[in-house]
Amino acid sequence: MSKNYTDFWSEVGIKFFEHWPERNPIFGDLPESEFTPEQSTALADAVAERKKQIATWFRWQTNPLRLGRRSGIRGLVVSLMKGTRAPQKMDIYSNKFYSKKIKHVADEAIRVQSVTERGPKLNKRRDVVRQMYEKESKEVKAKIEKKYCQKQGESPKVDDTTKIKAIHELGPMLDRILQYLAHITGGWKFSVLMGGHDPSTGEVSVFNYHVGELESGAQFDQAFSNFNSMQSAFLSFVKDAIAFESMLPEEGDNESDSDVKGDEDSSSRRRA
DNA sequence: CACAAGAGTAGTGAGACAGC
DNA sequence: GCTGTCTCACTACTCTTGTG
Repeated sequence: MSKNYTDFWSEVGIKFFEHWPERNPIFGDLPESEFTPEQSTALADAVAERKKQIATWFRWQTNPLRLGRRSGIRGLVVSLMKGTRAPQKMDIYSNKFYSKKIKHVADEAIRVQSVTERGPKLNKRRDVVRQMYEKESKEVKAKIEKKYCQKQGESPKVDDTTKIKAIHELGPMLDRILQYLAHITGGWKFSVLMGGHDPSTGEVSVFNYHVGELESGAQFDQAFSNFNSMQSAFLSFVKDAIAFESMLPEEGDNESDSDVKGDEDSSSRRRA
Protein backbone atom coordinates (compact mmCIF):
# COMPACT_ATOMS: atom_id res chain seq x y z
CA MET A 1 0.00 0.00 0.00
CA SER A 2 2.98 2.21 0.50
CA LYS A 3 3.71 4.42 -2.46
CA ASN A 4 6.36 6.86 -3.39
CA TYR A 5 4.91 10.30 -2.76
CA THR A 6 8.16 12.25 -2.92
CA ASP A 7 7.39 13.80 -6.30
CA PHE A 8 3.79 14.41 -5.30
CA TRP A 9 4.70 16.30 -2.15
CA SER A 10 7.38 18.28 -4.00
CA GLU A 11 4.82 19.36 -6.57
CA VAL A 12 2.24 20.19 -3.93
CA GLY A 13 4.86 22.24 -2.08
CA ILE A 14 5.87 24.17 -5.19
CA LYS A 15 2.28 24.94 -6.17
CA PHE A 16 1.29 25.90 -2.63
CA PHE A 17 4.22 28.27 -2.01
CA GLU A 18 3.76 29.80 -5.47
CA HIS A 19 0.31 30.89 -4.34
CA TRP A 20 1.04 31.57 -0.66
CA PRO A 21 4.73 32.31 -0.11
CA GLU A 22 5.60 31.45 3.48
CA ARG A 23 7.86 34.47 3.85
CA ASN A 24 4.98 36.92 3.36
CA PRO A 25 3.28 36.48 6.71
CA ILE A 26 6.64 36.40 8.51
CA PHE A 27 8.79 39.01 6.78
CA GLY A 28 6.33 40.91 4.61
CA ASP A 29 7.84 42.25 1.40
CA LEU A 30 11.46 41.98 2.54
CA PRO A 31 13.40 40.35 -0.35
CA GLU A 32 15.11 37.05 0.42
CA SER A 33 18.50 38.49 -0.56
CA GLU A 34 18.33 40.76 2.50
CA PHE A 35 17.58 37.98 5.01
CA THR A 36 19.95 37.47 7.91
CA PRO A 37 21.12 33.84 8.46
CA GLU A 38 18.70 33.62 11.40
CA GLN A 39 15.81 34.79 9.24
CA SER A 40 16.71 32.24 6.55
CA THR A 41 16.75 29.47 9.16
CA ALA A 42 13.43 30.67 10.58
CA LEU A 43 11.93 30.70 7.10
CA ALA A 44 13.23 27.19 6.37
CA ASP A 45 11.72 25.96 9.63
CA ALA A 46 8.42 27.66 8.85
CA VAL A 47 8.37 26.11 5.37
CA ALA A 48 9.08 22.65 6.81
CA GLU A 49 6.36 23.16 9.39
CA ARG A 50 3.90 24.30 6.71
CA LYS A 51 4.73 21.24 4.57
CA LYS A 52 3.97 18.99 7.51
CA GLN A 53 0.70 20.82 8.00
CA ILE A 54 -0.20 20.39 4.33
CA ALA A 55 0.58 16.67 4.49
CA THR A 56 -1.60 16.28 7.59
CA TRP A 57 -4.38 18.18 5.90
CA PHE A 58 -4.13 16.00 2.79
CA ARG A 59 -4.20 12.84 4.86
CA TRP A 60 -7.21 14.09 6.75
CA GLN A 61 -8.96 14.88 3.48
CA THR A 62 -8.38 11.31 2.26
CA ASN A 63 -8.86 9.64 5.63
CA PRO A 64 -11.53 6.93 5.24
CA LEU A 65 -12.78 7.75 8.72
CA ARG A 66 -13.65 11.22 7.47
CA LEU A 67 -14.97 9.97 4.13
CA GLY A 68 -16.97 7.40 5.97
CA ARG A 69 -18.74 10.10 7.96
CA ARG A 70 -19.99 11.64 4.74
CA SER A 71 -22.19 8.79 3.61
CA GLY A 72 -23.95 6.07 5.50
CA ILE A 73 -22.92 3.38 3.07
CA ARG A 74 -19.24 4.07 3.13
CA GLY A 75 -19.43 4.86 6.75
CA LEU A 76 -20.90 1.51 7.48
CA VAL A 77 -18.31 -0.26 5.34
CA VAL A 78 -15.60 1.60 7.15
CA SER A 79 -17.13 0.85 10.51
CA LEU A 80 -17.29 -2.81 9.63
CA MET A 81 -13.71 -2.83 8.50
CA LYS A 82 -12.24 -0.63 11.19
CA GLY A 83 -10.43 -1.92 14.20
CA THR A 84 -6.76 -1.93 13.39
CA ARG A 85 -6.07 0.51 16.17
CA ALA A 86 -7.38 -0.02 19.65
CA PRO A 87 -7.83 3.01 21.91
CA GLN A 88 -4.55 3.98 23.54
CA LYS A 89 -3.99 4.20 27.28
CA MET A 90 -4.09 7.97 27.04
CA ASP A 91 -7.43 7.74 25.18
CA ILE A 92 -8.90 5.50 27.85
CA TYR A 93 -7.59 7.73 30.63
CA SER A 94 -9.02 10.82 28.96
CA ASN A 95 -12.32 9.13 28.29
CA LYS A 96 -12.66 8.08 31.90
CA PHE A 97 -11.40 11.14 33.76
CA TYR A 98 -11.68 14.07 31.34
CA SER A 99 -14.80 15.71 32.70
CA LYS A 100 -14.01 14.73 36.31
CA LYS A 101 -10.51 16.09 36.68
CA ILE A 102 -8.77 16.90 33.43
CA LYS A 103 -11.10 19.45 31.84
CA HIS A 104 -10.67 22.24 34.38
CA VAL A 105 -6.88 21.84 34.39
CA ALA A 106 -6.80 21.94 30.58
CA ASP A 107 -9.17 24.92 30.45
CA GLU A 108 -7.01 26.77 32.95
CA ALA A 109 -3.82 26.03 30.96
CA ILE A 110 -5.52 27.25 27.78
CA ARG A 111 -6.70 30.39 29.53
CA VAL A 112 -3.32 31.17 31.14
CA GLN A 113 -1.43 30.65 27.88
CA SER A 114 -4.08 32.51 25.85
CA VAL A 115 -4.46 29.69 23.34
CA THR A 116 -7.23 30.70 20.93
CA GLU A 117 -6.87 28.51 17.82
CA ARG A 118 -8.66 25.18 17.72
CA GLY A 119 -5.59 23.19 16.68
CA PRO A 120 -3.27 24.44 19.41
CA LYS A 121 -6.14 24.12 21.91
CA LEU A 122 -6.53 20.48 21.04
CA ASN A 123 -2.79 19.98 21.40
CA LYS A 124 -2.82 21.66 24.78
CA ARG A 125 -5.59 19.38 25.99
CA ARG A 126 -3.72 16.33 24.77
CA ASP A 127 -0.60 17.63 26.45
CA VAL A 128 -2.43 18.12 29.75
CA VAL A 129 -3.88 14.61 29.54
CA ARG A 130 -0.39 13.20 28.93
CA GLN A 131 1.14 15.11 31.83
CA MET A 132 -1.66 14.21 34.22
CA TYR A 133 -1.49 10.56 33.30
CA GLU A 134 2.25 10.51 33.97
CA LYS A 135 1.63 11.94 37.44
CA GLU A 136 -1.19 9.51 38.24
CA SER A 137 -0.97 6.98 41.04
CA LYS A 138 0.07 3.40 40.37
CA GLU A 139 -3.47 2.23 41.12
CA VAL A 140 -5.01 4.41 38.43
CA LYS A 141 -2.34 3.47 35.93
CA ALA A 142 -2.90 -0.20 36.71
CA LYS A 143 -6.64 0.24 36.12
CA ILE A 144 -6.05 1.92 32.80
CA GLU A 145 -3.52 -0.73 31.85
CA LYS A 146 -6.05 -3.45 32.64
CA LYS A 147 -8.74 -1.75 30.59
CA TYR A 148 -6.28 -1.23 27.77
CA CYS A 149 -5.50 -4.95 27.69
CA GLN A 150 -9.22 -5.79 27.66
CA LYS A 151 -9.92 -3.38 24.82
CA GLN A 152 -7.25 -5.00 22.71
CA GLY A 153 -9.19 -8.19 22.29
CA GLU A 154 -12.67 -6.74 22.45
CA SER A 155 -15.18 -6.76 19.59
CA PRO A 156 -17.12 -3.56 19.00
CA LYS A 157 -20.55 -3.45 20.64
CA VAL A 158 -23.57 -3.20 18.37
CA ASP A 159 -26.88 -1.76 19.58
CA ASP A 160 -30.32 -1.98 17.91
CA THR A 161 -30.01 1.40 16.20
CA THR A 162 -26.78 0.30 14.58
CA LYS A 163 -28.39 -2.97 13.51
CA ILE A 164 -31.43 -1.23 11.99
CA LYS A 165 -29.22 1.21 10.14
CA ALA A 166 -27.03 -1.60 8.88
CA ILE A 167 -30.06 -3.60 7.69
CA HIS A 168 -31.45 -0.58 5.83
CA GLU A 169 -28.17 -0.02 4.11
CA LEU A 170 -27.56 -3.65 3.17
CA GLY A 171 -28.85 -3.05 -0.37
CA PRO A 172 -26.70 -0.09 -1.36
CA MET A 173 -23.75 -1.51 0.49
CA LEU A 174 -24.00 -4.87 -1.23
CA ASP A 175 -24.50 -3.09 -4.51
CA ARG A 176 -21.20 -1.31 -4.17
CA ILE A 177 -19.37 -4.44 -3.09
CA LEU A 178 -20.94 -6.72 -5.70
CA GLN A 179 -20.55 -4.23 -8.53
CA TYR A 180 -16.89 -4.01 -7.65
CA LEU A 181 -16.54 -7.79 -7.44
CA ALA A 182 -18.34 -8.15 -10.76
CA HIS A 183 -15.88 -5.72 -12.25
CA ILE A 184 -12.71 -7.35 -10.95
CA THR A 185 -13.92 -10.87 -11.79
CA GLY A 186 -14.58 -9.82 -15.37
CA GLY A 187 -18.36 -9.85 -15.11
CA TRP A 188 -19.39 -12.53 -12.61
CA LYS A 189 -23.05 -12.52 -11.60
CA PHE A 190 -24.16 -12.69 -7.97
CA SER A 191 -27.32 -13.64 -6.11
CA VAL A 192 -27.35 -13.14 -2.39
CA LEU A 193 -29.94 -14.38 0.09
CA MET A 194 -29.77 -12.92 3.55
CA GLY A 195 -31.95 -12.86 6.57
CA GLY A 196 -32.17 -12.54 10.31
CA HIS A 197 -33.87 -10.83 13.18
CA ASP A 198 -34.91 -7.28 12.31
CA PRO A 199 -35.05 -5.15 15.48
CA SER A 200 -37.28 -2.55 13.76
CA THR A 201 -40.13 -5.06 13.28
CA GLY A 202 -39.25 -7.72 15.80
CA GLU A 203 -39.69 -10.27 13.00
CA VAL A 204 -37.35 -12.47 11.04
CA SER A 205 -36.88 -10.94 7.61
CA VAL A 206 -35.20 -12.22 4.48
CA PHE A 207 -33.92 -10.21 1.56
CA ASN A 208 -32.37 -11.04 -1.77
CA TYR A 209 -29.95 -9.07 -3.85
CA HIS A 210 -28.82 -9.74 -7.40
CA VAL A 211 -26.21 -8.50 -9.81
CA GLY A 212 -26.78 -9.51 -13.41
CA GLU A 213 -29.83 -9.36 -15.63
CA LEU A 214 -31.22 -10.78 -18.86
CA GLU A 215 -32.12 -8.85 -21.99
CA SER A 216 -35.65 -8.50 -20.62
CA GLY A 217 -34.26 -6.80 -17.52
CA ALA A 218 -35.16 -9.79 -15.35
CA GLN A 219 -32.80 -10.63 -12.53
CA PHE A 220 -32.37 -14.10 -11.07
CA ASP A 221 -35.35 -13.79 -8.72
CA GLN A 222 -37.63 -13.04 -11.67
CA ALA A 223 -35.95 -15.38 -14.13
CA PHE A 224 -36.19 -18.40 -11.83
CA SER A 225 -39.83 -19.47 -11.49
CA ASN A 226 -39.27 -21.30 -8.19
CA PHE A 227 -37.47 -18.44 -6.54
CA ASN A 228 -40.31 -17.81 -4.09
CA SER A 229 -40.18 -21.34 -2.77
CA MET A 230 -36.43 -21.08 -2.55
CA GLN A 231 -36.79 -17.91 -0.51
CA SER A 232 -39.37 -19.57 1.73
CA ALA A 233 -36.99 -22.45 2.32
CA PHE A 234 -34.27 -19.95 3.20
CA LEU A 235 -36.63 -18.16 5.63
CA SER A 236 -37.31 -21.48 7.37
CA PHE A 237 -33.60 -22.14 7.52
CA VAL A 238 -32.90 -18.72 9.07
CA LYS A 239 -35.63 -19.22 11.68
CA ASP A 240 -34.26 -22.65 12.58
CA ALA A 241 -30.73 -21.32 12.76
CA ILE A 242 -31.83 -18.51 15.05
CA ALA A 243 -33.75 -20.93 17.25
CA PHE A 244 -30.65 -23.11 17.47
CA GLU A 245 -28.43 -20.17 18.36
CA SER A 246 -30.80 -19.05 21.11
CA MET A 247 -30.30 -22.45 22.79
CA LEU A 248 -26.54 -21.95 22.93
CA PRO A 249 -25.07 -20.52 26.13
CA GLU A 250 -24.42 -16.77 26.09
CA GLU A 251 -20.91 -15.80 25.05
CA GLY A 252 -18.77 -15.10 28.07
CA ASP A 253 -18.42 -11.39 28.46
CA ASN A 254 -18.58 -11.73 32.19
CA GLU A 255 -15.71 -9.37 32.87
CA SER A 256 -18.31 -6.69 32.45
CA ASP A 257 -17.18 -3.18 31.81
CA SER A 258 -19.41 -0.88 33.78
CA ASP A 259 -18.65 1.96 31.36
CA VAL A 260 -19.92 0.14 28.31
CA LYS A 261 -23.58 0.66 27.58
CA GLY A 262 -25.93 -0.38 24.83
CA ASP A 263 -24.98 -4.02 24.94
CA GLU A 264 -27.26 -6.49 23.21
CA ASP A 265 -30.11 -7.19 25.62
CA SER A 266 -31.55 -10.60 26.20
CA SER A 267 -34.98 -9.74 24.78
CA SER A 268 -33.54 -9.00 21.38
CA ARG A 269 -32.01 -12.45 21.35
CA ARG A 270 -35.34 -14.17 21.73
CA ARG A 271 -36.09 -14.09 18.10
CA ALA A 272 -39.16 -14.99 16.08
C1' DC B 1 15.28 -12.31 6.03
C1' DA B 2 15.65 -8.31 8.98
C1' DC B 3 15.33 -3.85 9.41
C1' DA B 4 14.18 1.01 8.24
C1' DA B 5 11.39 4.31 6.27
C1' DG B 6 7.34 6.03 4.95
C1' DA B 7 2.30 5.71 4.25
C1' DG B 8 -2.03 5.04 6.26
C1' DT B 9 -5.36 4.76 10.25
C1' DA B 10 -8.03 5.76 14.49
C1' DG B 11 -8.74 8.55 18.02
C1' DT B 12 -8.97 12.85 21.05
C1' DG B 13 -12.49 17.59 22.63
C1' DA B 14 -14.04 21.87 21.12
C1' DG B 15 -16.13 24.79 18.09
C1' DA B 16 -18.34 25.99 13.70
C1' DC B 17 -21.95 25.12 10.94
C1' DA B 18 -26.14 23.17 8.66
C1' DG B 19 -30.59 21.37 8.96
C1' DC B 20 -34.68 20.58 11.45
C1' DG C 1 -32.54 25.69 20.44
C1' DC C 2 -31.13 21.05 19.52
C1' DT C 3 -28.74 17.54 17.08
C1' DG C 4 -25.50 15.71 14.14
C1' DT C 5 -21.51 16.32 11.23
C1' DC C 6 -17.24 18.16 9.99
C1' DT C 7 -12.83 20.12 10.96
C1' DC C 8 -8.76 21.13 13.37
C1' DA C 9 -3.35 19.24 14.84
C1' DC C 10 -1.18 15.72 16.42
C1' DT C 11 0.37 11.04 17.90
C1' DA C 12 0.78 6.10 18.50
C1' DC C 13 0.29 2.53 16.17
C1' DT C 14 -0.04 -0.85 12.10
C1' DC C 15 0.98 -2.01 7.59
C1' DT C 16 3.59 -2.02 3.31
C1' DT C 17 7.51 -1.59 0.65
C1' DG C 18 12.30 -0.91 -0.30
C1' DT C 19 17.07 -1.91 0.77
C1' DG C 20 21.16 -4.31 2.18
